[in-house]
Amino acid sequence: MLSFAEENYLKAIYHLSEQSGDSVSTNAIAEILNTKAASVTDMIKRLSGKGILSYQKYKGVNVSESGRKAALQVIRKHRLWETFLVEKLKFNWDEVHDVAEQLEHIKSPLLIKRMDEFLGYPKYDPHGDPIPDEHGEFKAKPQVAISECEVNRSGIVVSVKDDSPEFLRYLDKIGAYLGAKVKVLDKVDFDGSMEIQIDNKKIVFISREVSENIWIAD
Amino acid sequence: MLSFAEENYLKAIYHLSEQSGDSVSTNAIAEILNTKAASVTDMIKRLSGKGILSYQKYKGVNVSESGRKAALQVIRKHRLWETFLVEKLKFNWDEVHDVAEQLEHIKSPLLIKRMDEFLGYPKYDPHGDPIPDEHGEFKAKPQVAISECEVNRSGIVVSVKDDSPEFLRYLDKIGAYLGAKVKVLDKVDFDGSMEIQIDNKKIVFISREVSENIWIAD
DNA sequence: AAATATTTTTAGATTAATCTAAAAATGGTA
DNA sequence: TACCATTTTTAGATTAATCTAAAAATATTT
Repeated sequence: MLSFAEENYLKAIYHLSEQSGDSVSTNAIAEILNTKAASVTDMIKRLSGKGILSYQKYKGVNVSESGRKAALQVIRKHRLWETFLVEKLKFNWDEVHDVAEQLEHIKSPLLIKRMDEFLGYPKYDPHGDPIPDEHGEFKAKPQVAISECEVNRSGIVVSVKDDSPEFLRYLDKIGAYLGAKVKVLDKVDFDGSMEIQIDNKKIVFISREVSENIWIAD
Repeated sequence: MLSFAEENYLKAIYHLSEQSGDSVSTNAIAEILNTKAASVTDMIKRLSGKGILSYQKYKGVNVSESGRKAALQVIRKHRLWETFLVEKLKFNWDEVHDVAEQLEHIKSPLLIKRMDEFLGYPKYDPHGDPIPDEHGEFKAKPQVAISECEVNRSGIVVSVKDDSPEFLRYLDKIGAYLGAKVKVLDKVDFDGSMEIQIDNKKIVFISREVSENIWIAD
């Protein structure tokens, strides 16, 4: 049985190794978890000892098969809780993270089984991320750039392809956060610019360049 | 902000001091929490330092006003979660305790506010115990143990003082659910056992130990 | 390849929460 | 009151999780 801290490390390392495809460095983990490299070294030794990670000094870590399974169960719980908070308790998408971060560590297989049932076996969480099933199986949602969408198509912002500070500042300004609901209101064939509505409120015009960099899913 | 362990001590001490009316002894706390007296001494020093308990060496502890408030908020969360588990997730009442014991420590005022709303502001949990409101106010139902009842007295099961899974399973078996109507048919002075009728149907014999743990109200 | 910079690990501390064993205080009774 | 049993506290360890500072290994750059 993993502790809260162990589960948090495992989850972070799993996400990092999915992103990079390669083994994960001590510093990368320390940065994500807001902790120090020395603490990470201690923890990855412990998790290696439990067979959850494989690790060689100075060479970074990889998630083992049993680690992958355990990580997916934590992710499953996290995303089910987020779904519950948004769908049943009317949380906004930006209010759920910290609470789900706590709830994901609750140990009760029955609770998760019943919650899944209660929510109608959702396949995706409010951010459009897939919810692994009890065996760890999941399928990512097909994503599409806003530039490729028809008028009236709506979806949730799930990815941003440009991460320059300028672009992120611009997204911040128009409110097109990850998880925001976006609807295409109009499309200008001439230059590919678009009129979109964000979170059922603000209406903004975005250039083709911007619309190619914001990706949405249902 | 209190840790999980601190909240568990506080809750146990609050319950003990409600029962006895008096200050609570180190040994009593150790027994309830399945820990050692030395550990209790350490913890009550810590909680005294935080102003949650008042404590003099060798004299036992009392819960301060701020401690009482904090304890009632933990109890509020526990009972709201139990209500949620039974009403929404179809848990049996013998399955809720361990999970609620974990969930009660989740820190999120918004979560509790929304959960309360979602459940329709319940005043009593599935065991008949009152749920304190956000200010710690609550009102107990006047209750009496079946063991104290005269022959022919009848009432509704409103509370169960032992919440071990074994006991709750037994109650399930004889049909003595919360809300069940119970009537005392006969009393054996010799050993305190009783013959009772449940929901105007089944007639069962219960031991003194059982009759002391089932409480009814009119 | 040597020097320098960066990353990672080790060594040694700290805090929370627990324990065992021993010492101290309290309370009841002969 | 003095003794004895019980309760409570202290002293000293242990484990998990963290830190800082220094040492060791790896990577980069001249």
